[in-house]
Amino acid sequence: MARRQDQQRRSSIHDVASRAGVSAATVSKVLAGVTTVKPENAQRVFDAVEQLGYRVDPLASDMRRAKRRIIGAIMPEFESEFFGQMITELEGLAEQRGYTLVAASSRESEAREKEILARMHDWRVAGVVLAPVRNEHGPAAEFMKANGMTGVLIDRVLSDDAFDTVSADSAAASAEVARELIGKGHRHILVVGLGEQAATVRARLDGFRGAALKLAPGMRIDVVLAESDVGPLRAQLRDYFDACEGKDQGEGKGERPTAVYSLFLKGTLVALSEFRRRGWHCPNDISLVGFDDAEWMQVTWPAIAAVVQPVREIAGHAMEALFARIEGGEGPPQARLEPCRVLMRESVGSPGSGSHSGGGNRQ
Amino acid sequence: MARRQDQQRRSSIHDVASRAGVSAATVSKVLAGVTTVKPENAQRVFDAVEQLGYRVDPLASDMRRAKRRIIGAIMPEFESEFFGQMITELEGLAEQRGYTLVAASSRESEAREKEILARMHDWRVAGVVLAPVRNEHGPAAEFMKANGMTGVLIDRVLSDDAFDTVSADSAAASAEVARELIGKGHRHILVVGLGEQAATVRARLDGFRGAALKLAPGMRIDVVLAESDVGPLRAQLRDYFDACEGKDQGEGKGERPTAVYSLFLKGTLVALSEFRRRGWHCPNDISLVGFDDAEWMQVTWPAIAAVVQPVREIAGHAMEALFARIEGGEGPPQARLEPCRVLMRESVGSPGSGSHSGGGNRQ
DNA sequence: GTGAAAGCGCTAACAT
DNA sequence: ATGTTAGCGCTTTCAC
Repeated sequence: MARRQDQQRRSSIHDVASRAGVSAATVSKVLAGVTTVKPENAQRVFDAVEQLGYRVDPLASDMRRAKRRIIGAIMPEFESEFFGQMITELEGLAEQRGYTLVAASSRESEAREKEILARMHDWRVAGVVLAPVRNEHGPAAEFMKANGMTGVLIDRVLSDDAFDTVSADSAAASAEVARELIGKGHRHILVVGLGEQAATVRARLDGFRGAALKLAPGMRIDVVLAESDVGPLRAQLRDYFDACEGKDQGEGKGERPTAVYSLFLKGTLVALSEFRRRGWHCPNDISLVGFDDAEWMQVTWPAIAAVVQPVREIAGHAMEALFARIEGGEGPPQARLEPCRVLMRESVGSPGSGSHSGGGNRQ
Repeated sequence: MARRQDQQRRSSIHDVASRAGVSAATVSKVLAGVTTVKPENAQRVFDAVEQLGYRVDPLASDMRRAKRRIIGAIMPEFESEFFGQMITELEGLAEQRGYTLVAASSRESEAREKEILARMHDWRVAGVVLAPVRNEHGPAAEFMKANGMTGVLIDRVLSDDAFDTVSADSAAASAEVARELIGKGHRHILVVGLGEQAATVRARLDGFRGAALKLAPGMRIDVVLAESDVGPLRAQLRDYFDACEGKDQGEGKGERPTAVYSLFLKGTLVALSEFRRRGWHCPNDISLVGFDDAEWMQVTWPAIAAVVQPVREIAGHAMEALFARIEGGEGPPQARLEPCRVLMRESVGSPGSGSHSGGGNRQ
């Protein structure tokens, strides 16, 4: 058994240099791919590198360069599939370009977001991919601006006058959801959202409402917006449905909406949970569509309809934009919108087609 | 509008020094909390720091020190709640100690795992938290050993002769699952696992089987192990159930297991998916328990019973062990097991209590 | 073509 | 109590 995990000294560029019989400067050049080195010497360097198992210390290297080859990524959380995939994609893309990604979670706190950003600034990161907690006007983006940091804003943003932005085309997707639901005959729909995420909620709500009212002008759209957290939403939703039920005593089917469109993932969970509590089943008792897809949504019974965000595209274009800026790209900030896919699954049906007390939708 | 995102030069320790009328060394001492500095000078330093908005460059600082205040974390993936939470916890704990966490996903590939580790070694990280793809005997752990790196192994590990390990007590949890299922009357249970994750699958399987056969010696336990990926599991499960159905033609209820215990999250999803395909509902047609909990499991209908891993405890003890080693802690490697909670939810019932063709379990 | 020298921003000995 | 010196490991002029 090893006595201890001894950190043996790694060979430095000077070790390579002396072994190859050249100077450290030459080694540096060879490794940087400079072609003006005599082939013979280059070979000796490669051999020495091989023999010593030498690898450049990226930090020491960055120390001397102007910009450090580090990208910072700040996400509101890591627990959801969306941001998990996002980080995975960003990491891969950064790596492809020889950069290291340092990821941090703001845990849905703007204060923490700014702190992390300050730390990344200390690290002199070359650029930052920021998925802000609220929107592009938060203190974090402000900090970036004030300190001349290079960055891209993603997800909960629309556009900005200082940074490029990349996000899902929430409005278009929501319009499609509206078309689908109205096509199925729904004329009374509840939309559930989180007020804090101002930028995207507005876009999604407006996109939905615009399309819906155009197709069915007289229809009713109710909105329940949680202020700042998901906790209260649960109660708000309960109250909302209680009020609905109150209005139609003795009729058996009244002012209750026939479909719910949740503008964010946690809202979908809360809605499902509330349906459970009331013993309502999708799609017979009520239909449900959620913004944001998740793997489990296709294996539950019924499968949950969802808007799928193009994670790869968002990550890809964010990194493209970021590196363009890092490499000195000029020009006004671009606001990109990536199209979503809407997956209509079993949780959506036509109103009145199922019995209010009947069993679930079966094969 | 800002012309461009100009990277204004940040003030260095020398700027602070000259502004405070002292040397850089003194500034360094003051900031490091050395008490032998004249209070008056210390105050001047603090003032200068304040005025210039000076912050230490952590990289330059680490450059000079022996060890770098960076912790590397390597997870098999970031898309699941478990690893997402794990990264969040680890990041917070590292930050608490003034370290930065660099996280990377091995994407379930041992080759990538080793590559990442090599890169972290280049970075001279102070320590690594590695959640290996397979087990503690993979090439990554080998690499760590060979290079004298400091590290802790978590999750898919049992114990190691070179590194501390921290993982969920899979065996105990599985034994509890066995007790619960047998208590409900199940005597024919299918266990679904992923062969690749040798360490934990063994522990979970043995824990389950041991407890089950002790309580109900004559019971039948079938096992379906996917080799290396989740894809094949789908087909294997289908074949397995096809075989079951074949045997009991004309009887209506035969050799089909009455419960399924999935040893990992994806297996639970695949099982649910297969039940869907066959039109089986939990718990009337079959019961289901999965290792690994997820938020959605409590809002679906029925809610899915699951083993909850103690993420915070695992992360906490992993970091504790890691920092103990970083600070020179000696002694043989410790293998820690953290107890899980088993949440029996609606997906588990008693065999035969529901009609095979009836509706779902309702309030 | 190649190497010597000068640092990137910081800290730890060693003087004073 | 403080400053001077000497680097950490690397890259980059700039002479040769």
